[in-house]
Amino acid sequence: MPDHPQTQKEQPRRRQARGERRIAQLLEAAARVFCTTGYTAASTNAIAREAGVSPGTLYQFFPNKEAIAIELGDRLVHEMRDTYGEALAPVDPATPLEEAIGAAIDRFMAFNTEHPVFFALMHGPDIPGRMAETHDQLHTTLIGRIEDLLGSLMPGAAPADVTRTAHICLGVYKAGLELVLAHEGAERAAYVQEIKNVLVRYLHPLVGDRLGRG
Amino acid sequence: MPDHPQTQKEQPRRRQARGERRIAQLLEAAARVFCTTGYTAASTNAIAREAGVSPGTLYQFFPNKEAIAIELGDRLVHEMRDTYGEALAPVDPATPLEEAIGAAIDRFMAFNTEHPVFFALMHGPDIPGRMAETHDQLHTTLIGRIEDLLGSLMPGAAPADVTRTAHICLGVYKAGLELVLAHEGAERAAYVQEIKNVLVRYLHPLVGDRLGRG
Amino acid sequence: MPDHPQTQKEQPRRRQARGERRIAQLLEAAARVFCTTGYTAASTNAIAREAGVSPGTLYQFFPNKEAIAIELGDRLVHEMRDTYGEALAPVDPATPLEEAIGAAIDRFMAFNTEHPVFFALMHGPDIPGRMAETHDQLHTTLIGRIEDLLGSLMPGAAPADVTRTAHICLGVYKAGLELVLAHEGAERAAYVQEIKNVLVRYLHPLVGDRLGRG
Amino acid sequence: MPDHPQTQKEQPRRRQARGERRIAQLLEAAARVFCTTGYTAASTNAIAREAGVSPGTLYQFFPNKEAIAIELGDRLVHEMRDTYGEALAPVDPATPLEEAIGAAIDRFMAFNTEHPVFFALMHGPDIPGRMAETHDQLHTTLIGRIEDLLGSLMPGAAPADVTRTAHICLGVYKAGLELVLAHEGAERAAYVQEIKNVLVRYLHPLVGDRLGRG
DNA sequence: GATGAATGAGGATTCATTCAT
DNA sequence: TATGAATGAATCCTCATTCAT
Repeated sequence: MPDHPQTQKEQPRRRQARGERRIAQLLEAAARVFCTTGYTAASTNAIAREAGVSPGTLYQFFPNKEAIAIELGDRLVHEMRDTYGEALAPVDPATPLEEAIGAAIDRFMAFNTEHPVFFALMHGPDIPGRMAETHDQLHTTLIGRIEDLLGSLMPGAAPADVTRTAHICLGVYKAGLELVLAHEGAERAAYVQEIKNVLVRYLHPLVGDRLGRG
Repeated sequence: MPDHPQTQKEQPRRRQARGERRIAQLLEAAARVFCTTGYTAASTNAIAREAGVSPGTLYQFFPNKEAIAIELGDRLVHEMRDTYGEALAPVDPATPLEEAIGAAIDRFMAFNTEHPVFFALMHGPDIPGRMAETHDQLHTTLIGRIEDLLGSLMPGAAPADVTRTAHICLGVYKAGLELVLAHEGAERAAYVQEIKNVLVRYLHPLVGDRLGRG
Repeated sequence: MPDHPQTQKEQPRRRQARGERRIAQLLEAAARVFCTTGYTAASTNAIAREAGVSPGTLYQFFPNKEAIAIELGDRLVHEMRDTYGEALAPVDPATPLEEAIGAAIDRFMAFNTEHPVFFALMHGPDIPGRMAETHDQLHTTLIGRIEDLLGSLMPGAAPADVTRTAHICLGVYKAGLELVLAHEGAERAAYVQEIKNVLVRYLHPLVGDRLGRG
Repeated sequence: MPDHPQTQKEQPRRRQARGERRIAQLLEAAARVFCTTGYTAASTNAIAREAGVSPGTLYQFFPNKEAIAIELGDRLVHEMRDTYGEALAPVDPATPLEEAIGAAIDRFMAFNTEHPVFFALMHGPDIPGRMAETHDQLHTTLIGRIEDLLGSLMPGAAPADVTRTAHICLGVYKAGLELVLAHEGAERAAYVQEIKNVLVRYLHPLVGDRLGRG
């Protein structure tokens, strides 16, 4: 289990409490700024200002903007894990697909609504294939978790197929999330439902007979 | 009759042939730069450089970066229309859904593969709901065309539902496009197929009985 | 009597009628732009646009921005002369000073109110002593005319004193004009009156006994 | 107690000594550039260059050119106050008007000769009525001080009249300053004397009997 | 650790002027 | 003549990052 800041080697093993507080403070500020302006347009100076510290202080803890986003993503993933358990969703084979996916989406959506930064961090690359490290890391993690989930749903499938399906699912989810966040109230709920529909119907034929509803 | 308008109103400028050529040249350069660096990171200076002209020349034809993107999107949409006709896809009620969607996706994908800028221009907003005008315009156009298509497929549906469905479809398509463009060869083909699967299965229950398979 | 465009030598002696019209058109446009944005901020492109011609056309008639202003000033001075006669004001020795100055100011003010460009062109230099050619020319002309007027009022005075007094008078007038143009209605009238007061009281002791009121 | 304000509110930045020095340095450079090229033509890059720092440094301390001018004007006003006391001139009712004004002008002139930037900052607007904030601020301050002075000289006058008179006086002074700075030696002195004459004679009838000469 | 100063290349945009057509 | 295209240096300003204190 590699420790969070992958980018800079040889960081003093245990950070001081004050340092941890600073880091948290900076990450919260970064989250706010990312949400407000988007990742690309966010400036490190703005983050420092938002955190109430000087730019120099920021760079004492993070080597660059990317690292902030990575750490932020990391922590979000951890929090998600802490909240929802190791697997994205428990996959009791008896659970109907609809229910399983519905629950998973609900959890994800709840999490994303509570942590709107997530969207900014997941936001796809400007150029297909070339992802910023930030997104890459978060992306890889998410794909892994979805693969885990799908693996248990598609027991016989080839790994490549599972991976591809995972990518599709994540893509659909991200696209849906954008739509959900862009709406409110009943319309938002309707979009959530549509995402579920898309995924359920897409996965239906892929997951063997277990999804038998009745 | 050379009118001499005293006010600063923008009159339909008479352009010279050279100007038209320059515009085409600039748009091509912009397309290349947008593809290389993404829309946000693209700089007007870089576009001018790529086009082999001075920054001033660029601004003789476009008031800013946004305008370039809008014009580029406009031209692409027109070209798409010229190539594939007014409706996104001909909707002969006899055509099975699978075939109709398959054809539509194939066309779209062909177009997008041939014009990779499209991806850069369609790329969603960094902040949900807040779209740059560029994307907004292109987005609106695309949504409209999908609504047209869906309208004929879902005759009884409420307009709001059609709109929502259109957004979902476009979202899925964009997500899929990103994946398609990120891969090559067989894997790319596999992704294309998956997109089709997603959409067909999603729309299946929505389009009445006409989608009768056999 | 050197013809107007001093800057470029060897212009075809007689300009075509079309050319004259163009020049008038350009000068009117320039006047409008100078009034709107001030001389410094006015761009030749803006003037051309306002005149409804291309930049190239503008440069066919004027070698640069300065020349436009100079010609404009020249024409204004000529018009002023045409309207009010060679001397700034007729100096009937019998006329009381108050009346003479009052009349002169009224004329000037009327002219300046009718031709607001005048202010823009008269506007002092940004750096004391270093005047743009434009203003220099206009300034010199005006000073000359005021000297003429003062000469008849201060018969025994040394030329240097007359010149100095002329500068003071013009300075006061310009300052006053700014205030007058910045106000309207009764307040404007009050400012006009104050300018008269300033000048009358200033000149009173200088102009011998003739100004005896009665 | 280093407060860490999360919002982007501008808190009173704690400046370091170095920063204060830089600010002084920049203001001096700005003064030099304003004197050389005038306010409008002065560029922030030129100021930074003159100060021997990079453009970025300038913007660390001032958000734009205007702010530099405002701060510069502010400091000058303060220095003036420190040097000459709160009232523009002490108005002992026993002092003859001539003396009072003579002293005031001498002080002002001395100050302006020593700080030639003042002229650049006071320089009127290119378009009557529309003043840059810089000048507006400085102007308002000066008008206020002149009003104070005049108020004691014209006890019975209506406020509007005092204000108008103050504007006239300032206008005359500015016009005179331009002339004074444009000349040297005896001629300069002569111009100073003329300004005094203008103002004394203008104010004479306005200030009751106190101005009794003998 | 923390601060704020410093950097300087690079961003979008403008403009007086020239030139080919 | 007239046009509009072309120029390119100059404008203001930003930002990730480093450094002295």
